[in-house]
Amino acid sequence: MSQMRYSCLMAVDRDHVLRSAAALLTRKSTATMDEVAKAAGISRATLHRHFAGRDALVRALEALGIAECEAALDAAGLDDGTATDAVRRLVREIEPAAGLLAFLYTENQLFEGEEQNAGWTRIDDRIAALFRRGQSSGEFRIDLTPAWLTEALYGLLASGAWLVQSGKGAPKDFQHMIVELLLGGALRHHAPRREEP
Amino acid sequence: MSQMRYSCLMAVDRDHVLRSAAALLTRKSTATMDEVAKAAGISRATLHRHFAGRDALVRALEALGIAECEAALDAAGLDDGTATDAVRRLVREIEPAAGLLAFLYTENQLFEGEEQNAGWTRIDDRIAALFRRGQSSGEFRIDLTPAWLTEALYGLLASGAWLVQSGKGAPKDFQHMIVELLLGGALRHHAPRREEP
DNA sequence: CGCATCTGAGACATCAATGTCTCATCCTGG
DNA sequence: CCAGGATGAGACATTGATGTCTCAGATGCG
Repeated sequence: MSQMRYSCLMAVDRDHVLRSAAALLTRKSTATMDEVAKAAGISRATLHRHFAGRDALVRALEALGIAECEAALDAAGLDDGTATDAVRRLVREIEPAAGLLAFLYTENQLFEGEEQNAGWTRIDDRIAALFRRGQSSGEFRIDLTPAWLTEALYGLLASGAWLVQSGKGAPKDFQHMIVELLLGGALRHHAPRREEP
Repeated sequence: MSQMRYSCLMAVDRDHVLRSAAALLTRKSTATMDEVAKAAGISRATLHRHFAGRDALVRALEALGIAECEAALDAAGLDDGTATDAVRRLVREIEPAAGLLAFLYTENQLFEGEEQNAGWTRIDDRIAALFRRGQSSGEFRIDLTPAWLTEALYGLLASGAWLVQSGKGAPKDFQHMIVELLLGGALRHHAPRREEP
């Protein structure tokens, strides 16, 4: 009874704490538990009541990032229309999570261990499948592997988030920057493509 | 006299320690001073005789990364020939330093403070100038800013280093992967470029 | 109001990494 | 051979973050 109400309230607060932590750690990845607590407007004691420790907090953020990522993948409808358009939709849907993903991307702790969260593998596979579909349909070039295109997308998302974060780029350009570079590259299409000896 | 011999020997050893540390921290960025010392084949005491502390070590690695980067920029001859070819040469020259750069790129400690090493600004400016030259010559599209192309290059270098590191990509493909994606993008050039509403 | 629960503040112990120091040993040039 | 500098091993104190605990006050609800 009161137990149920308890868990409900906790869930709400927990989500708020999680998002505050994500916002802070995105800017300052070395922030201390004190700072995380202050950023969420709670005390360190309460923070520990939600997350057993820093490790648990990071793991929870990882789960949040995976969930948002998979939600973006679902919302983008990767199997619909051309792969090109699907990539555009994917980047647009994933943009709100880009900052969090950039943080997780640099949190090597998550990947140094033996087993990493299976969620990343699922996401990798879905994105790689999208690029593979584009290659099969003839839209994408085949000399760049799906694994590389996937990894490159992560890198560009992180770079884009960082550029916006630092004020050297406008948030409104985020999708355009990433999609255009990823799909079209820096060259103008009529430009001569000279090989180097 | 013996002071001179001293500093000479130290310089050699120091460089060896620095490169060992770079190799280790590239793989495990949270490595402890003990591990760094063991990786270099020296004791922790000797490590401290070379670098006052972890912070000094990271700063030295930063200086090394900047030096290697600027050396690559020099070797690439960014002002010669087409900007396209200059980018190819740049990526080729910078490849050996990519792992170290990826480590420094995620070492937020270096950028969170007030003043960051002016070397990065110099490097940013030189690379951005290259992209700007390519835009002026008509080689590169102008809707992607030089600042973004520069940041994207860093991101792709880090992604490429990570892909090779994890064994999901071959070292021999490094230059090709990065240059082709950065310049040409994922689309085949004759593919239709549809806009999304 | 009275009870239960949650919270904030802070004290406290713990723990890992770090920085410092000493001393025995090794090596090398003279 | 021998003296001086460099090294390795380890003891030791320090430090900063972390995890745990207590207790008083706030909040909410019947």
